[in-house]
Amino acid sequence: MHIVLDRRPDGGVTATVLDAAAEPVETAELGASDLIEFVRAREGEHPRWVWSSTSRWYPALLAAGVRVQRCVDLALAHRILRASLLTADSDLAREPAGVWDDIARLVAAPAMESGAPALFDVDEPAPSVPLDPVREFEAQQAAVKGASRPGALRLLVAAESAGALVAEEIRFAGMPWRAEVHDRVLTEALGPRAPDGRHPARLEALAAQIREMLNAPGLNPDSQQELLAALRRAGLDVSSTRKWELRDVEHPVIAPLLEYKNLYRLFTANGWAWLETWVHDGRFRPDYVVGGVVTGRWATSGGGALQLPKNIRRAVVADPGWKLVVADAAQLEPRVLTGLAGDQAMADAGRGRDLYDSVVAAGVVASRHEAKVAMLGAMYGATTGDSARLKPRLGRAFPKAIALVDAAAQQGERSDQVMSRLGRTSPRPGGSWREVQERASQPGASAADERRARSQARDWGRFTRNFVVQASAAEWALCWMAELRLRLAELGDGSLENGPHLVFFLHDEIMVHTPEHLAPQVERLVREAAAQAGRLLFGTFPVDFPLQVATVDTYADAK
DNA sequence: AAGGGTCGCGCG
DNA sequence: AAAGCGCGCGACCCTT
Repeated sequence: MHIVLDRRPDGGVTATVLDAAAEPVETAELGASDLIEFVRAREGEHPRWVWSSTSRWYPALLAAGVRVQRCVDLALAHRILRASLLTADSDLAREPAGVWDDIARLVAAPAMESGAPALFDVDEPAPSVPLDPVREFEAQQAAVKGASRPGALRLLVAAESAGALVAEEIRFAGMPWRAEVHDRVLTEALGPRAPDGRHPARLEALAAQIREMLNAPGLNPDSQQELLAALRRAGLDVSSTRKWELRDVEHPVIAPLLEYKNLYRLFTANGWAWLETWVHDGRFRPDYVVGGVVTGRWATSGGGALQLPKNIRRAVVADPGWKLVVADAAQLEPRVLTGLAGDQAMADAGRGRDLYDSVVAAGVVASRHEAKVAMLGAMYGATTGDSARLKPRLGRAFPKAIALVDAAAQQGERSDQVMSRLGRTSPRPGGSWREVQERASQPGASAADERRARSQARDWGRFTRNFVVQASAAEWALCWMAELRLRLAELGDGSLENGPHLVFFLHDEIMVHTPEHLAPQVERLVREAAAQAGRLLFGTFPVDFPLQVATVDTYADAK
């Protein structure tokens, strides 16, 4: 059963109940204040709630203590189905751009500064263009039904929508964050906080030391230009101020300079200003953008939740009587590639052990490190260095897997689109890309034109090579979270306040905040959900997705 | 002063 | 050792 919710111009809501055949069987006209109770009452039947955008509808329900099991996020689904090669012949894909494309773009855009209500106004319908979510839902259903692999798209839409529920629940619950621990980390590293956002003592002392050693009294070490000039004036042969270039230079200024850069980064990116902006009432609330990356990975908008540096993870501490269960999927992308390619040899290598270790044990390369760089290089399209040199050995050991990514690269170079496991489709290259290719194919093209076109084609090939793996891995992670979310709700009383719930997600890693006594069961559910995600994507093909799972008090202890 | 481009670095 | 994929973000710096 589906229930489609539509906001009326008067602020009320029209709820349309669809039966299993997607025929409308009931309509309820709700006043603005009736929605919460309606959803609460009907959720017991576990319908799939169909709404324009989860970020538009769900926060108010969560605030009122109402969770839902399932939804269809029409905006997210619209974007997937409009772009997928699997639905390219559908009416949905062929219709001109409309209001649903606007909404899809808005929910993917960075959130406005606090207070700007853009996201929450998106489906206040302009009088001339009503949203008509029932019609949109029917168009989406028809597109999926007419596709060559409807099951894959159905799963993708369900997983993406479940992800949207998770993102809102994480924002609502927040990641437990102890401001005083964070402050202690900062003070230990930087010295006490200085007034007015000025640099703290430790940074100032290092800056003074750098100026003296470079004999550059007025130097601002935060300015790359000034710093590079000062380094060169002091006789250092460097072409940039990057730390990996500086690291190999012999000079007494290098050590204090690298420490300065490290502390400066901590101060500017995750210092006291960040703490005051993003942590309130003991919670950090990440601003996730579901499907914000072309590959379907999540992005963030503000707060930098996907870049939390290791050195401040000590501040993430479970509440008293609670624990954090932190899990990450080991070598997720190569294992997803294994499933995509149906590469039996690679599946065998990864079964029950570290994939890279068994590549070494099989005599393919000499060390775990080599196995890892070779694998990453194969998936990223390395052209130089150890990674490119070792790739042929991987190709002999795992021919099907390597052939799959090589084929994806060739398709991209031809400007063909590629697809994830479930049908998410890579974008077409932009207009300037095609112009460059066009110019190079003209009779009068110069050698430079041809070189540029070839190089650009290879760039796009590396993108599509990686797309098939990264996008499919993102789908695995969505399925993992979707399965886990439902299991966790059953374990507790269903509420976010009292029961185990997700508080963080990072591509191949999740964190659950749970009452301590439930932690062992949470660990078990995390593993079950991972196994189920593998089955959803790859059926009976025997590829393992082992996890590293840890029950800890602080995130810093998870690895 | 505001906006955009570039650099550098954090994460997977 | 530091390039080969995907990002966000803050600072500097230049243009308007």
